[in-house]
Formats: sequence, C-alpha cells, structure tokens
Amino acid sequence: MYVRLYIMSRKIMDTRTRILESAWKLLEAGQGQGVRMSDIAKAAGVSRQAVYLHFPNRAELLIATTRYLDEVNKTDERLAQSRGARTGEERLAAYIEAWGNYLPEIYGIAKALLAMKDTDKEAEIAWNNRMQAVRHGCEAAVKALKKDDMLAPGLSVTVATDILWTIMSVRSWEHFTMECGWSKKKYIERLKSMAHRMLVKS
Amino acid sequence: MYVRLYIMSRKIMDTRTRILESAWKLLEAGQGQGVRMSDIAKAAGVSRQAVYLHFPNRAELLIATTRYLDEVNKTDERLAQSRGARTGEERLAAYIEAWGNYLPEIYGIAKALLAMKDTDKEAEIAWNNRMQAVRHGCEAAVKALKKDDMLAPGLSVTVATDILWTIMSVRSWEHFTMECGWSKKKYIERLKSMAHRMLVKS
DNA sequence: CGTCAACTTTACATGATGTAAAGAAAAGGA
DNA sequence: TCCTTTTCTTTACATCATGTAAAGTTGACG
Repeated sequence: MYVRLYIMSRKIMDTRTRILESAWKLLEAGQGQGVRMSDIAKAAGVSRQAVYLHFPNRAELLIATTRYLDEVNKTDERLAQSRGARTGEERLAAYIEAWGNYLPEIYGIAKALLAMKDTDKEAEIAWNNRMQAVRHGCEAAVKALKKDDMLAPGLSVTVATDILWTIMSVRSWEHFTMECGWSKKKYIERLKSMAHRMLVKS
Repeated sequence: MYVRLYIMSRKIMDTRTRILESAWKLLEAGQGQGVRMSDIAKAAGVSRQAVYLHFPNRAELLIATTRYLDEVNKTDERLAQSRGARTGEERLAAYIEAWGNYLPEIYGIAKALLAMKDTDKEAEIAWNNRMQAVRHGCEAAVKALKKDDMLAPGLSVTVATDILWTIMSVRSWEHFTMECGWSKKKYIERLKSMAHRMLVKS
C-alpha cells in the first residue's frame, strides 16, 4: 500500500511537474503574455483536459507555478541573505541586490498573475500575499536603518516602507527596464542609490 | 451641401458624444474594470451595434475616450501651467501638483487602456504616445533644474527623467494610493519630497 | 484476469468581441 | 408630399479561450 502510494504520487508529480515546468518556461519566454492552457498542455506533452485533472483552473495553475518557482529558486533563502548584513545600510543594499537579481527570473509568471488579478479573486489574493511578503522585507530593511538611527528625518517607518516597496515593485521594475531601457546591473545600482538618497539620513 | 454636412456631423457628434460620455463615466465608476461594450451602449441609450457604427472596436473607443477626456479636462493647459514657474524647483513641484490632481480623474480609462495594451497593438501605441508626452513634461522639469544648476550630481538628464517619469507613472500612483493607502494630498506632498531628495542638489 | 487511476478524446456551455445584413425611423431636399 | 440618405435597431452568426462533462483507452498492480 505504501509502495503503491509512493509510486502513485511519483507519477502524479511527474506529469504535474512537467505541466508546471512548461507553464514556467512558456511564461518566461512569452513574458507572461499570450500563454494559453492549450499551449501549456502541448508543451507538457499532455492533452488540454489533463491539465484540468491537476489544476482546477488557470488561476490556480499560475499560482502553483509561482510556488514551484519559489521552491526551485530557493527564493526565501536568496532574499533572506540580506538579513546577515551588519548595518542597516548594508542590509538595504543587499536586499535590493537580491531582489534585482531575482525579479527578472520571475517576471513572466508575475506579469501573468498581475493580468489575472484584475478579473480573478484567487489570483488577486495570491498576488497580494506574495507582495505582502516583499513588503515585510522592505519593512525589515527600513527598521534596520531606523535601529542604526539612519532613517531620514521626517520619514516614518511606514512611509519609508511604502516608498521602498513601490520603487521595488514589479511594475516599477517593468518601467525602468522595459520603458527606460535600464540593464539589470544599472537597475540594481540606481535603485540602491535612489533608496539611499530617499531613505537614509544624509 | 455645407449646411447638410454641418448638421450631419452635429448629429453624429451627439450620439458619438453620448457614447464617449458613457464610456468615461462607466470606466471612472468601475475603475477601468469590467466595462463591456454592451454596458457602454446601454448607458448611452443605444444598441450595442450602434457603438460599432461610431468606433471600429473597443480599443479605438477607449482611445477616443481619452482624447475626449483631454478636450473636456483641458489636460494640456493644466499640465502646462508648471511652465510658468520661475525656478526649476518650483517647476518640478508645480508639475507634480498638476499631475497629482489630474491622475485620479483619468485613472479609470488609463487602467482600461493599460489592460488592453498587453493584447492590442493599437492600444499599446496610443498608450505609449500619451506616456511619451508625460515623459517630455518630466524631461522639461529636469532640464529646468539643470539650467539652475540644481540637478543632483551624478545624475544625467536622461536618468533623472527616467526616475521622475517612473515614480510619477500611473502604476506607481496606483501602488501608492491603492496599496499603500496614500490620499491625494499625501501623494502630492510626498512625491514632491521624494523628487526633491532624489533629483535636487542638496 | 480484473480493477483502478491517469490520461485521451469528443462534445458542449459560456461570455465577450466583432461581422453581416435586413429593416425601421427620422430628417432633409425637391 | 414623396423620395433619398443616414442613423440606428434587430437578429443571427463567427470566433476564441476557459471550463465542464462523460465515455473510452492504457498500463500497472494485486
């Protein structure tokens, strides 16, 4: 019985994973645009209906894909590294650096979720959850600054977090890189500088 | 013949305007979400098909609505007032002020166009045109700063414009007001302060 | 050999956009 | 008054993606 269950779940995982992997790659390639359920199915080598055996709808497939990406990318670890910094300023810089390197990898799926957010309740909730996590990261960096007494005067922790959170948002990244043409390197460098000028006592 | 043409175009304008007005109000009320062609038609008191007699498709109706809004709101005038400022810093502040008061009025239609942008070429082009106009406004403000020799060292006009343009973008406004809960007044006040800290020599 | 789960295949419902075409109604011109 | 043209209505239909439903196939396991 145990053996059978094991093999069963291995098999389920296999197809399921293939679907998730296909979704990921297609979303990455298409920058989150124009990826249909049938495309994902075809790429995974299964019928369109088989996808619905594993995921109830498109929104949940996208959400599951983000979770899968988090696992594979070890997102938490990468973003948590900044916690090791000594000073608040170092921590802020490390967080921006990690985020700047991470964001391009998840942009495809992020954009697809963002588009669903407007029409799908589930997608909105899932997206908000992820963004709240980012906000917490921003808040931690701001609090580290404050602890060093390096937070710019006239800024509350909340407002400073709001600002950092917004300039680090996916939409702002999209604007800086796609509309303004900033490279990943420039993005990281300039965001650090912007955050420093805005948030750190001079 | 002239008279007839005149009366004709007056009549066309009437229904046409009613459609544009309805589109505007619905988009404003629905914050750009879930507004269908049939909703607009119903609100304008015409059949859905009649809308297609005046606008070839949804994208063009949305675009025409923005143009209509610009006319009614006298957008250019309002945004151009900042040109009267004496110093670069005043000009920057005036531009942000005008923008901060203007954006909430066009957010509904802006969001609808933004959503179409991902799938519709026409919508993308129309949107990009409008945003390039905003960019020019930002660039003018930055150049005014530079003329006063008040542009922060290490910042080129281009990069400074990129930054201002991004923090003033519709997406950033959306984030500050909807996600962070900033009021219009706070938004204007804080954006001025952010722009000042980032762009102006200290 | 039979069972069960995973998967395929086919068919269909939905909901929005957009096309097509025939007919009604109103308004102007002669 | 009558004719013509424009505007709008009505009805019908094509399309496209999502999602539901159900019957049939396949392969592993006991």
